[in-house]
Order: sequence, then structure tokens, then C-alpha cells
Amino acid sequence: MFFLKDLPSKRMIEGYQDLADDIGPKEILSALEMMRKASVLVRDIEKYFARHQLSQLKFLILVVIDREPEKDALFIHEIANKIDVSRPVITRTIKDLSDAGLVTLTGDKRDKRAKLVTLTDAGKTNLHNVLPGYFACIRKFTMKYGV
Amino acid sequence: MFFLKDLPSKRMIEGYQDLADDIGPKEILSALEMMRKASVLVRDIEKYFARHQLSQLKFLILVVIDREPEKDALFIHEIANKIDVSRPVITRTIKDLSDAGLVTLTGDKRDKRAKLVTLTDAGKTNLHNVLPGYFACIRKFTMKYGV
DNA sequence: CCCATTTATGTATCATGCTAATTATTATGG
DNA sequence: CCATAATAATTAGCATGATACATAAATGGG
Repeated sequence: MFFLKDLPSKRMIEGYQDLADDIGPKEILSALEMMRKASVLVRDIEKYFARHQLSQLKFLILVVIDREPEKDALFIHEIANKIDVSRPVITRTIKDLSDAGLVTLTGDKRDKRAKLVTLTDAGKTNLHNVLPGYFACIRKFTMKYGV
Repeated sequence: MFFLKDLPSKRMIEGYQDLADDIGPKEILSALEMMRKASVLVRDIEKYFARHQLSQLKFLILVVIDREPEKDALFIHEIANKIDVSRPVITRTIKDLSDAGLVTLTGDKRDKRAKLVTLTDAGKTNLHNVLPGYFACIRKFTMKYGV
């Protein structure tokens, strides 16, 4: 995350940066602004989820299972392929979701290594309860800082 | 951080969201895109810093001291006021920087609670060594994803 | 002047990310 | 067919965020 309150001035970036570079201070500054804004939004959202015994990652795992059109379950490796977070973190987070009763884990018959993750009713309910507030966080942010 | 690989379609957001809301799927989607892009950039930058025995926060602490025009040192609380990260994390990270020999900590005579943080020569050198690569990360990102 | 409050820092503990290495199972090619 | 590769999941341990609470020093109103 990136949490510098006062971004450097264009002049300061010019001072630091090799002027022969093919990208100017303006582009640097907008990348810094983007990181700063996103960091604030992500922190807001995490805080919101924490009040609902969730986290952004837990939410995303529930979402990718829920939004599956054909099936109602995904393998852990399928979830991992849809979310750009390391496998061990996926494993641990799914275990937490399972402990909280939001998903169930069942072994596959054909491939004894694999585990299927299914949303429980509680998981579906929790996901749908949490969605309006999630969009509200984003809305509040968009109102405050612009898109 | 936000690491969903395939963002939801506009239609899916429409399905999830209360349509009476004053913010549309387009705004939601661009906020999600921003979080995703920033997360990737932040991770890239952290990886770069890790190769130089630094982190984004350590770097920012060095920067805010270095960019001070009048003084060559800041109090811990002054640093904390410039960076939007919790105090204990600031404390711990400054201790790490001190252990690594990049800053020195000296007690203030007037206020015995306060500690002054000064860049060492090694700290200044490390900071200036690391800057070109930092801008290079941002440049690479900007080239790849646009501003 | 002194006790209550505020300020500056630090400690303890937890959450969520990472990489490296492990175990179990499946797939494959000689 | 069996040794080797690849794949699925996990364990162990570290880094960097957070909050709640503790300690020490400074400040300030009665």
C-alpha cells in the first residue's frame, strides 16, 4: 500500500528523476495519486468487511463461487486461478471461511488431491447482505475523490 | 489489496446492485479497475524494494526526511504526521531502519519523550541508489497499463 | 502548585500478504 | 510398468498492515 499524505511536487520529482527518461513527472505523479487513492479505498473496504466478519479476499472467494453460472462449487485451484493471491493464502482463507461456516469443503472422488468449495446458505446470505454496503463504500469514495 | 483477475462485467454489477442507486456500474467498474491496477503496481514496487533491503514504507520515511528543505532530521511524530500509517508501524519501521544503519535516533533535550530521526550517509546513499529503479517500476507500469 | 489531560513513543497481539519447502496424488514417457 | 514430472494442497516462517493498551513526559486549569 502507499500512504504518503502529501505527494511530491512535480518539481521535486524532476529533481529526483533522470530527465532523459521517456516518462515525465506528470505520469509519475498520476501513478502515485492512483496508488494513494486506491490504498485509501482498499482500507475503507477492509474496515467495512471487518465489521461483517469478512475481508476483501474472503468476499472475493465467495463472489467467484457465487457468480459461477453452471456450477455451484469450485475447486480450490480454480479459485486460486481466478484470484491473483498466493496459494497458501487462498488455502488458509478458505479454511477460515469453512471454520466460519460460510463454505463447505468436500474431497473429489476422481482426484483425491483436489477439494471442492461450496457456498453454504449462510455464505450466500452473508454475501448478499454485504453487497449493498460494499457498493456504498465505492460510491462514497467516488463522490469524494472522483473516479 | 484487490486481486481479482477478471473483473465483473457491467451486467453482473447491475445484477448485484440496487439499480435505484445514484452511482452506476460504470463508476463501480472503474473503481475496481483502479484498485486492481494499483494493487499490481504496489506489489511490483514492494518486490523491487525487497531486493534492496527496503520496503515502500521504509523508502517513504527516508524520502520525507530527505526532502525536508530546512532541517536534516524529523521527529518520529512529524514523520507519522506525513505518512498515513499507524503509529506502531512507524515506530517499528524506524527501529528497523535504525538497526540497518540507514537512520540514527537521538533524544531531544527539551522534550525527553521525543526522538529525532536523521539520515545516515548510508541512508542517503541507499535512497538515491534506489530512486531510478523506483521510477523505472512506475514507468514500466505506465507503459503496460496506461496512466 | 498539583492533579488531570494530552502528547510521544513503545509493547503485545492479530490479520493478511509473501516465499520456500513438504506431502500426496496423478500423469507421462522410455 | 515404473521412475520421474507435474499438480493440488498444505505447513512453516517472515513482512507489513491494524488496534488496544501501557508508560513517560509535558501542559494547563483551578
